[in-house]
Amino acid sequence: MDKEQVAEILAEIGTLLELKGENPFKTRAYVNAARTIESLSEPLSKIVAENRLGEIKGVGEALTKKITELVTTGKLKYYDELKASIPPGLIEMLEIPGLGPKKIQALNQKLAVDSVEKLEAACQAGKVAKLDGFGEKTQSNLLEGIERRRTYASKHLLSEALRAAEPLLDGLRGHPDVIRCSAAGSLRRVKEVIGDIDLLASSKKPAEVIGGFVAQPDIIKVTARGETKASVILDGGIQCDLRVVSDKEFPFALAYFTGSKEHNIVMRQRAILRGLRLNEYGLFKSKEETRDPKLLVPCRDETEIFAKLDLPFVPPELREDHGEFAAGEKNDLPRLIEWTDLKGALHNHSTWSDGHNRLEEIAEYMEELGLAYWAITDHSKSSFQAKGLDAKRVREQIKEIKKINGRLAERGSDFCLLTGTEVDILRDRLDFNDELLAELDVVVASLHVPASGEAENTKRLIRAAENKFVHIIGHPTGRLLLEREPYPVNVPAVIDACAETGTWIELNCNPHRFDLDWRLWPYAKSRGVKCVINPDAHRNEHAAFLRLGAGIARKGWLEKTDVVNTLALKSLRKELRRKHLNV
DNA sequence: GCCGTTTTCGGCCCGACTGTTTTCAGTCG
Repeated sequence: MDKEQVAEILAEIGTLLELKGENPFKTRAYVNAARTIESLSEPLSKIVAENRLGEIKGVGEALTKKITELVTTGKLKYYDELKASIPPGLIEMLEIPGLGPKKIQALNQKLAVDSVEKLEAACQAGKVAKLDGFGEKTQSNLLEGIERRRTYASKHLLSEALRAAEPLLDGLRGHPDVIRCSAAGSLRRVKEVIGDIDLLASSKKPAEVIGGFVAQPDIIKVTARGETKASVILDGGIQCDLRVVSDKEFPFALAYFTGSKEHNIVMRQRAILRGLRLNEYGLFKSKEETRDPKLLVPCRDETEIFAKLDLPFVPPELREDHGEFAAGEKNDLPRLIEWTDLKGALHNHSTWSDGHNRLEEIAEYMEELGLAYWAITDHSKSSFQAKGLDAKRVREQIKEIKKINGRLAERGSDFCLLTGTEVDILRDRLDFNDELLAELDVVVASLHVPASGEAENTKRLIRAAENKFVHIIGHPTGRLLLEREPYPVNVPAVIDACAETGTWIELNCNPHRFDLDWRLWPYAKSRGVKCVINPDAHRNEHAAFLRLGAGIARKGWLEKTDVVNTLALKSLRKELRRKHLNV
């Protein structure tokens, strides 16, 4: 059993224990261990074989035994028994807002409710309101939560959340009583999938700000409204929370609400170690709970808070407790890529296959954006559903692109289109022969029809990387966020093959994909594998994905020098030719 | 369940809001 599977089971044990009403710290121990195991950089089987589990922070005697059992036998008796003792419907009930372990236990014991369906029936029959600790309001809120869950997804793509948040932020910026405001939470950390939108504002008149906020259009329900905090449901089902603090508190609140939760826990611990106390209102010279301004360590911005805890500024994208503290202490945090570093893109489509814009339109639009190059990599012939090109059409397209580039050069433009293909990785070969691939500027190889087995998919991707005319492995796992799981593939093995062959890996920045996942880029980087941030554009407006892609690349700790399409055209051409000489 | 420059036991990050309470538990982030 590999580390992802082990981590999944440990996390599930955490959830099950929570439902059983176990000590929350015990619950957390499992969840923490799951996170740690998941982000290990060496194979779990090796650590187990060498008896080194105990050296991992957060893994003690009991977890060592359980993890060893999982890794060596693929099973865990404790987990099987725990799982059998809890109705599976209870886990699902946790997803309903307002329901936690205690309430679920009460419902289960007193009303024999063990599924969302039975809960709904019990609410409709008015039984829930009669329970101790419940009431009419709770009952109707539960019904509403069940209904909303049916209607809307609880997770949203980053792009959708940004689109929903922008007008709200504009509203705050335009409010006369708002001094500073910002997005916080997972949106500010640039997670690929967002649960809810967190906004923060500073003001001398918080009530006015809250009042203005809940009165905005596109809000379909106000679920909570206090003096400093409001929660609303937006049209489309996204929840949005606003907190309003004083301007002095703003940096502390921003750090706090940006999270992640795991990052914050370490920050608080660092404060405690220094005899300080950190919360959303400030950093205090105190070991006790306090908000005494006399004890406040003033900080004008987040940088100063980090400095007081002996750290350089940690960019929001890195605040996942994925190594930012260790790196920060060594002053070794990366200088992250900026989206404005990007000079073009190397995986895009046109009307020649399934894109929406003609070559001329694309050239004009991308030149206007100030980009230096844009590769046209239409589908190859096996992708017939996407009107894939055969060899003859590819050669016609090369001629057409050269004509367009000729016209661009004539009028003194520095912009140019690059020729290319997104060649299908087939069962036993690529969709085009080497002779044709050699004629193209850019070759992206993508797996569109995966096999069911991990070994087979891994083999196909590695074989593609070993082809000296393939520059880039496109969307390496094929995932569609919130829609389709990645196909089974041993990504580290593919990364290793790319390292050996000098093949680049795509960060496909279509917001449905963000593939390769940001969590895997630190490993790729450690192997010296370069990233290409590609929008996989099917229409001109998709060029905007580049900005999101740079955000995800930042989340993967990537710097400008790690990303190929930050290169100027001349250097890029040199790098593209290098692969031909490599293998 | 983990952990130790106050500790091998007794802590473990901390505050707002809601609803059901008449002083607080549960949930959430």
